[in-house]
Amino acid sequence: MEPAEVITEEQKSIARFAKAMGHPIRMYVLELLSKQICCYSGDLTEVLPIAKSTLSQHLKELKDAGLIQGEIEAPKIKYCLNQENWKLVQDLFNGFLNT
Amino acid sequence: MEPAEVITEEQKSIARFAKAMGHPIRMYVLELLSKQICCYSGDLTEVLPIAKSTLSQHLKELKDAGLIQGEIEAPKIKYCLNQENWKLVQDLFNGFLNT
DNA sequence: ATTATAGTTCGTAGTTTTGCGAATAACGAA
DNA sequence: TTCGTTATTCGCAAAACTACGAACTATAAT
Repeated sequence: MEPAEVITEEQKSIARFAKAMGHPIRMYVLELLSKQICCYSGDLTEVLPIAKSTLSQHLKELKDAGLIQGEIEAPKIKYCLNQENWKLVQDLFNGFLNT
Repeated sequence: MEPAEVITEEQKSIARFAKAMGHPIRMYVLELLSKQICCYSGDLTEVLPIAKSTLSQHLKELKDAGLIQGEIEAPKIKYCLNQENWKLVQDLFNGFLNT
């Protein structure tokens, strides 16, 4: 018999998303993408005070969390919000915060 | 001359809150407190599959982030949401997610 | 085929997070 | 005062995070 799981999948899911948002650089990227359709990694490198390799890691984390997606437009990569999951994020956080 | 700061205080602030929400245990506590006025650490220990000392650390993180507050009711401690900051969190996340 | 451009991956280093049990502190009750 | 209850702090270990530069991959252009 399994022990009753007190923590819901929904809570795990929000925590996962929140964790990905839990860094200023990543928040910057997310907010930018929520206001314009897309951006290129190079645009970010020029403006953000971190090394390219570090930015790359942050973008990977956002991608792994399902918050953004990258599309190759050689030799650049175009990043956008992951629209599907973005809706989910909105719903989850709205439900959690505004009830 | 300072380099222009690209990351806003607001983004840092959201990231700080998000980071605190970025763990299933902490999400559980927050959601519980958003649905009932308060709870005691002991209630949580009974139900959550972690050691008391670990829970204590998670509660401390939530407190340090300004999300909850504890009030001594010897020998227990009563935890509630930090109402003031909770409003701020709602506003920040609503602004970020729903615009 | 070579070169230039754009990003990722690797190796490394230091810091932070997560978790536990033992020890400690604070307080009310007997 | 002594004991029981409740929760925090300490010391430790393992894992994850953050960051950098160097090396590498892939593609477009010359």
